Amino acid sequence: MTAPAEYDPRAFPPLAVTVDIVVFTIEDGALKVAVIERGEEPYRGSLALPGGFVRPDENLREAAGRELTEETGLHSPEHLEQFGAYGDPDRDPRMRIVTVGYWAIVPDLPEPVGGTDAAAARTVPVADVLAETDALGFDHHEILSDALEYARDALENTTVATDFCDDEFAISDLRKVYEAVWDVKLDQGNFQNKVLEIDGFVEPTGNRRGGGRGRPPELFRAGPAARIDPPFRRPR
Amino acid sequence: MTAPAEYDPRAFPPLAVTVDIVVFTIEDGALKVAVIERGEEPYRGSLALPGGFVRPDENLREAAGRELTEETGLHSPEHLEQFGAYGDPDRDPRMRIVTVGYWAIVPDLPEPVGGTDAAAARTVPVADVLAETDALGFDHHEILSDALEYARDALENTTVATDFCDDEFAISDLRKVYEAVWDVKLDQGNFQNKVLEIDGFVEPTGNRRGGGRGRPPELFRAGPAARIDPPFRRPR
DNA sequence: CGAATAGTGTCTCTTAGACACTATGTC
DNA sequence: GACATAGTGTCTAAGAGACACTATTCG
Repeated sequence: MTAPAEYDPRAFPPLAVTVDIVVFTIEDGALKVAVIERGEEPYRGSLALPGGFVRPDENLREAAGRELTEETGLHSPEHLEQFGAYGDPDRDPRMRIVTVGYWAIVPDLPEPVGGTDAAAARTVPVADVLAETDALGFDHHEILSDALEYARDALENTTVATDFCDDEFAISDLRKVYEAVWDVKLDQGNFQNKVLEIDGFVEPTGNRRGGGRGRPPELFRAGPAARIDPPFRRPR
Repeated sequence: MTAPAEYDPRAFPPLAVTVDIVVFTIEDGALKVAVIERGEEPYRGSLALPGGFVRPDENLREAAGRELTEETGLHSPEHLEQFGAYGDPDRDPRMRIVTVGYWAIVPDLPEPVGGTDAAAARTVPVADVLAETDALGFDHHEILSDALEYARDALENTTVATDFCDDEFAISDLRKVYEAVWDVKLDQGNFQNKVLEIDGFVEPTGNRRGGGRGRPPELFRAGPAARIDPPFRRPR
């Protein structure tokens, strides 16, 4: 950026920068997002994405990880990726706030930790929240929508889907991740073939998982590959 | 975001939000970017991306369009797309500044307009700037690099390439856009077939362009389609 | 004419996806 | 046995890209 003629930020009204985090997880085969219930105005009683102010000594990503931990009790997940900035003048009725959106994946969300903001944290199905335009306060509907789009793209081009799974998982677990995030039904056989053909996507552990209803599946762990090339295209 | 225990932004040190704009254009078959020469510290004499403070009454995109006009004399282009936010605490030595990056495409960059900051604006080849890590001040090397990546993806999935061209253009003009942005050589025949097969990418004007060395090409204009599906994949 | 660029067609290889079939567990 | 899920294979259609060939201009 360039230096304006007069370089005095105090000439501008107070302005804050926050981060908002869209934490995705999968429960019962459905894609869910972590939200907090707002106890104060504005939007009291509404849901909102976890987030908060960026502190002077931390960068944006660090702020996102810290806020996430404070509000959901999670340790900062591996995948915490920025997807956009939002700065409409009136997006927060209290003051001018520019927020930077991050999205994250966790296999399981721990029980809320008492004594912190996290007490009010829970997960809700993404589909439900997006179906209703004002289920979320502020412009969080748009932010969630953008994050979902971003996550869907990520599943096409990267191996992040394994982050939704436990350390050891069956191919069908992975398929359910894709089905939940993309909101589609995938062919079981084709999916299996494709995943196994992609180099470094998953690695066999040699274990099987019993106790289920059908043939016990072989278990895999995440492989070293980060990107899927050619992309695993989402059906249109 | 949530409301912290004490909601007082003045508790935090001054913080500013700016926008930086990466304006791509193509000259002599090479991808170039608009930069300004810095006349003041820090980074005096270095190059930097155009940009500036977000004003209280405008949103981020508006700020980007305004700064672009002020510093390059361009009217705000059709494609002005956000690609990331940058907020490391020390990314600007003067104070804490969070900046939001936008990228834009223009067919031709007008001559700099005197009397404004634009007097110092010019274009430089992207390849040259990226080859040298400190040709740009601040973290603008990283920002430019991210913008380029973003633009490359955009060419795969959208029809923005037509925005680099004049109102009427030959298929080979469009091919040169892809070649410049992707830094590859594309097969002439295959490119032609492909573009014409994609519904709504280009529309015939009925005109031809004479005066060149070979067979005069038919001229087209941008079609109504915004996305290319399936994507036009970049060779790897 | 030859060089240069535009436009069209052909062939092959790869991939996506529909779908059939086999394997192995529970009830 | 029926049923459910896992794992493998086969076929077809579509797309990518190498490449040949024709068309049309200029010098």
